[in-house]
Amino acid sequence: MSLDARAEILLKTLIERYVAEGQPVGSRTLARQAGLELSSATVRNVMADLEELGLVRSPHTSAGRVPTERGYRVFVDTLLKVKTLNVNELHKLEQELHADHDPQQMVEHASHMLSEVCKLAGIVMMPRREEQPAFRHVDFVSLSGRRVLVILVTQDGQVHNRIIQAEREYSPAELVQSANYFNETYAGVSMGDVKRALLQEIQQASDDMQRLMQVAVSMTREALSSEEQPDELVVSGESNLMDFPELGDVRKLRKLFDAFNAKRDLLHLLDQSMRGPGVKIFIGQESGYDALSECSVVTAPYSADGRIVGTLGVIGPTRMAYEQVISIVDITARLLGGALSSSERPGRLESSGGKSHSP
Amino acid sequence: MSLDARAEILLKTLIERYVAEGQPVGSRTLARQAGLELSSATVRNVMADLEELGLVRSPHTSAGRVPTERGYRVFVDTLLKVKTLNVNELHKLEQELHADHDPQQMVEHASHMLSEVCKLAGIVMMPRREEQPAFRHVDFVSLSGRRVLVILVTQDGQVHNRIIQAEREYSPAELVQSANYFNETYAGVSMGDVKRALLQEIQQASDDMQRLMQVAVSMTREALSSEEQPDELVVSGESNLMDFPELGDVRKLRKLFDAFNAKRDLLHLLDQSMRGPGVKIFIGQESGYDALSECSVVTAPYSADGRIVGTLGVIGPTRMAYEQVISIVDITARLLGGALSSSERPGRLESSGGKSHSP
DNA sequence: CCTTGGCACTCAAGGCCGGAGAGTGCTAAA
DNA sequence: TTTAGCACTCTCCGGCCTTGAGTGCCAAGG
Repeated sequence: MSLDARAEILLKTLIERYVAEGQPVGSRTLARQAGLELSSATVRNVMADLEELGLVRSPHTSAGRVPTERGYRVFVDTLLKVKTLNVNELHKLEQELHADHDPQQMVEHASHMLSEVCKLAGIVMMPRREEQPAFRHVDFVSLSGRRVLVILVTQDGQVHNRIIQAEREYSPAELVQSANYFNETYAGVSMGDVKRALLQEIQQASDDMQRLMQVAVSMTREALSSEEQPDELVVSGESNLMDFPELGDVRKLRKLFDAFNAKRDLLHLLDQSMRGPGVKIFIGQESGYDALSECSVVTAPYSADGRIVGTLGVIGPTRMAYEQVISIVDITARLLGGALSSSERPGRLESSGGKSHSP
Repeated sequence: MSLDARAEILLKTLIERYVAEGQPVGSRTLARQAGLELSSATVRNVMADLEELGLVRSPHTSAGRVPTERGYRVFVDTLLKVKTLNVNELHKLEQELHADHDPQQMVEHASHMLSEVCKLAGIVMMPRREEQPAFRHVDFVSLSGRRVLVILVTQDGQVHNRIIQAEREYSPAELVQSANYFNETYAGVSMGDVKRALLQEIQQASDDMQRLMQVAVSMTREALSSEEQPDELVVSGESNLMDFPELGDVRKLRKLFDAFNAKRDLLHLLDQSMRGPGVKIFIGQESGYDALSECSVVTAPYSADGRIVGTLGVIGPTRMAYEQVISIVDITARLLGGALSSSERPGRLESSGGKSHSP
């Protein structure tokens, strides 16, 4: 079913035009636009072939043609020339994403950036520390009464905090001591091991070794127990999608926004994109989720310190400017990865040669 | 311009009906619904009066009547009987909003709750520590290389954290010592005073008293300097608004969502509601913001430890079930306030007698 | 004086028609 | 294989009519 060169050019031109204008494109327009010396009649013949191959279709008898999902697929896989960003744009993005904030903020930043630059919805997964993250530091701060603020820092620099109710009131000195003991004993140990060790210690401690340690143990255990990862997904710029006439139907829009809020399906989708490097593209129904049936999702995993820790991307109507979006997603993933890595070396970003796609 | 009893009943019935159905209500329907023994013709006469007073209007000659903003105003101010929640609902809300999370999470929870219960957009301001919050605790954690994680706890239990690049590498011991010095010296001092004191110390320290302290000073100062209050406003359930046909126009919707994202105007509006206690209601144009011109905003301030620290509320179309929304907003404000207060005493929640409104 | 029934009037919504415009498929000629 | 030409098929849009809901006003009745 390979297309001849002429058909390819016409399909490519058609998609570019349709992406730009949003309206079915007719044979006459296409004949003029494609730069080939062809009459509209010839173009019509080619279009009939493309239609038979399922790459384009007409909304109705006398409208022009629009790409089908398969058409986009072919375009993305074989015809599209990824548009590299020019230096100015690149610098701008680099400046946007500084490394000196905590991961939560950087992720939000990246999401916002994606949505602004692409004029689509941006979507970034929180970095996921694959294995049990190692323990780095804990701190107990006494609030009023028996309420104690537990601050827990993991090896990757994430800060968790939680307020717990202690069984009795503790003096600041007690709290400082127990925290110190903890930090000296367990620094660098994986959370799983810390937990196991705690279980042992609490037994010994129970025959009264030190009340302090018991406090520390139970507190930290409680803080650890809530394996909360509150908002694993940051979505922004949803309202950009309202500018697209193909999503003008409020019910479709509602479905989409609900999907953004539920997040579960999206997370699942992004999860798939974590396996293996490179930009991945889900066009229309390919994603397998009803709410996304008229949308495309372009994602790329990002890594910190050489290991893939999350994915990010954009969501928009199938009619989107893939050439540009792909490289923006690609770059953003690298930038975010660099900013999250502990050794900072933004360095030069080369364009990634290969691109891989979903089945 | 006082209305006689009959006119009041009719206006009230009309609004209730319109809120429920969303369509102009005609004289016949109204005559039947109101429970008065009146013919439709009489109702028509009354409606003509109400129209002259600017409380109702007809979209066109032969449609029924719909309330105007002034109509809603009168309804809300004098006719409406606030519907108190029944015990079940109250318990449910109480359970939803536990006190044992950090403020950020509780605020998000409250916002989500508001939107779910009212089926409108929920909106909660982050608690604002009016005066410079007092310093409580600081902690320095060494990350890789010269990167140092600064954790800062304020008197109200908020945890701020930030990664900074130190001028040189510091040993963990150095960091612990300087943090200890800090915590002992400045616990309970207001941030402003801490800053001033730091300025002095840095001068003394510069003739080499202790390098450590210099480190601590500059670090804390840097952490303080970013007076970031990242997301002062939490909005949720926006997509609930898409179910209202009066907001079915995508452009209006877009304006509204942009306003949610921009947050500036909303914050300003909520600010107004902080002055003085009680539920406040902005109907339509009263808010003064174009994007909200077809919406109403119901807000209530919430207090922690006896001082007003923020506001929360809901946003929806002017056609909303004020009777219920008002009490839900009221209750939620109390619950959130209680949960944020350091002494926990959820206690019994009485219905607030008075209600005050915007000009 | 207020209320009520009756009647004419108005307007939006929806269905139907017909012309204009855009674009196609097909055929026959180059 | 390409092209020009022609008939055909849609959608879109405006105009027209019908229907149904609801009003305003008036005159009669309490």
